[in-house]
Amino acid sequence: MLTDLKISTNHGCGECPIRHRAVCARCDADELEQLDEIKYYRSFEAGQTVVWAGDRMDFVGSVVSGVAALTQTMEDGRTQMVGLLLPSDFAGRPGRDTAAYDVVATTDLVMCCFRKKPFEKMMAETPHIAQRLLQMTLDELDAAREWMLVLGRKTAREKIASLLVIIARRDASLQLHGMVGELKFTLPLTREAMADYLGLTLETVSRQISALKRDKVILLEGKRIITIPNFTRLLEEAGDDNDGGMLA
Amino acid sequence: MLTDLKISTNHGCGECPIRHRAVCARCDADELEQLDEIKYYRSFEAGQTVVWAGDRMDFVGSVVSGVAALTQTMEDGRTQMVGLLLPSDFAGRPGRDTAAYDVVATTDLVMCCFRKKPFEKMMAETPHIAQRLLQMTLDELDAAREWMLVLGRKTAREKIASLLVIIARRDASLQLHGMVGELKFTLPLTREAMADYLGLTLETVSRQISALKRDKVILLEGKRIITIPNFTRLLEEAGDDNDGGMLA
DNA sequence: TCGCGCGCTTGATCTGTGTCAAAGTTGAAT
DNA sequence: ATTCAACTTTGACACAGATCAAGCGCGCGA
Repeated sequence: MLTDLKISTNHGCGECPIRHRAVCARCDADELEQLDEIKYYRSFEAGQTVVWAGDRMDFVGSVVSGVAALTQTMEDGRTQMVGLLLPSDFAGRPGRDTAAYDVVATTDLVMCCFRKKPFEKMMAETPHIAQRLLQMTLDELDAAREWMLVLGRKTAREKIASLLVIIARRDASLQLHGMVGELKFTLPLTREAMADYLGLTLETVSRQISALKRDKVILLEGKRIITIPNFTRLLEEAGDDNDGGMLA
Repeated sequence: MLTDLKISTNHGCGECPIRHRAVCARCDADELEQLDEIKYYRSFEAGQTVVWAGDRMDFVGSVVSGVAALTQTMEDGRTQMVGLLLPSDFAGRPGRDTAAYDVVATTDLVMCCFRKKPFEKMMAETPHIAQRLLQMTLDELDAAREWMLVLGRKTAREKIASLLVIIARRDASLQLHGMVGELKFTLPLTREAMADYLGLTLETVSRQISALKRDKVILLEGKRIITIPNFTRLLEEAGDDNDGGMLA
């Protein structure tokens, strides 16, 4: 059974992580078999680069476990993370043959990959897949645009809070009990990676995390394990009130 | 003949603006007729809101003439433009029924619209359209991510230069002679709209435009008509060197 | 057990951009 | 022609976050 790639249409939702990106449709056995034939796995260690911007990228795939970052770099070295790939997220560009950004493993990483050619052939034959991919891409676009607001208009403190909200929402261990009560999760990013995502320096990230700790918005065990005693409070800190009911 | 919406597959490229988004495929007469039946036009005056974020949006469409902005606003009034819709750009979210952002006409605007229901029905029946829409959405995603680098890591001067590059590239009057020689175009945005797009204040926008004028990177006639004597120079100012050959 | 290095924190200072304020320009309506 | 409002420019000053610099702490290999 092919559950690694959420492009595939899963039969019955038991195996779909309850994420807003995972919209399930009817199961088509032939389709699954076809996908199974061309899929394979790749593993990466933390810090390894999966592909370089501009390089040929002859596969598409999704994250099985771990975290990857999409980053863009200017010649003088300034870098901006433009996407964070958590488990079940899709990477790749059907129809293009080069990567637009660097893809870097920020933790140990396993990806489920498909050679691009056969994948595209399947896409042409199976309308479902293009439609599913369109929905996923629209979600990505929404996320990117939400992040534009973060980058363009939020203060450093709001930026940190916004990042914590995103990670808390997506952390697998939290999917079950929803966003109520005490939430605890592990930050899958270094302070530097956070800075690159937020358009800040790592010093500012560090200071703001200290400030949020001081103000009891978050609790820290070590440097990476975070507890959110009051998620609503965190949302306020993110400037993200009217939240479309994602709280429940 | 349906040329307003570049979703439709045009037969022969004579009528396609030579834009990177306009990838032409085979023409399908039935398809065009179907689209024609459900399309209609809407006009807006500069400043009018096309849809409000969160409102029901029961159409999709594309810009025929004029410019529209997608904007997000926080409760305290901070706003960020998250997309700029120039002629031939697509707006709308097949599969969703509410708008994610405000859509505002920044100039007088004409849109070519399709009621969403029949459009979605067609999409389900005509694989071509979903695939075409996927390509367009991937382009949008690339543009949004490029903009994340602008917002997160560029200086005010680089931001202004980056915006001018984008507008110069897309300005219809320039499509013919490419990006060489003197380029002249009209800014379709107020200083405030530019500020909202760039994550700056309007004062900073004004100062940086004055500085670019002083340094002869741009020439101004009035406040809106801009001449670029040397496009390569502008690219350098944007921090956008290695440019993937878009110069030719 | 020690020491070394990497990731992180904290402090002092600097600077780019925001804020507040005033005045200039332009085009459209009277 | 005059006036008015919207848009823009410019100046003075303030401040959030960057930069430069030092030191901490924890895990890992010797």
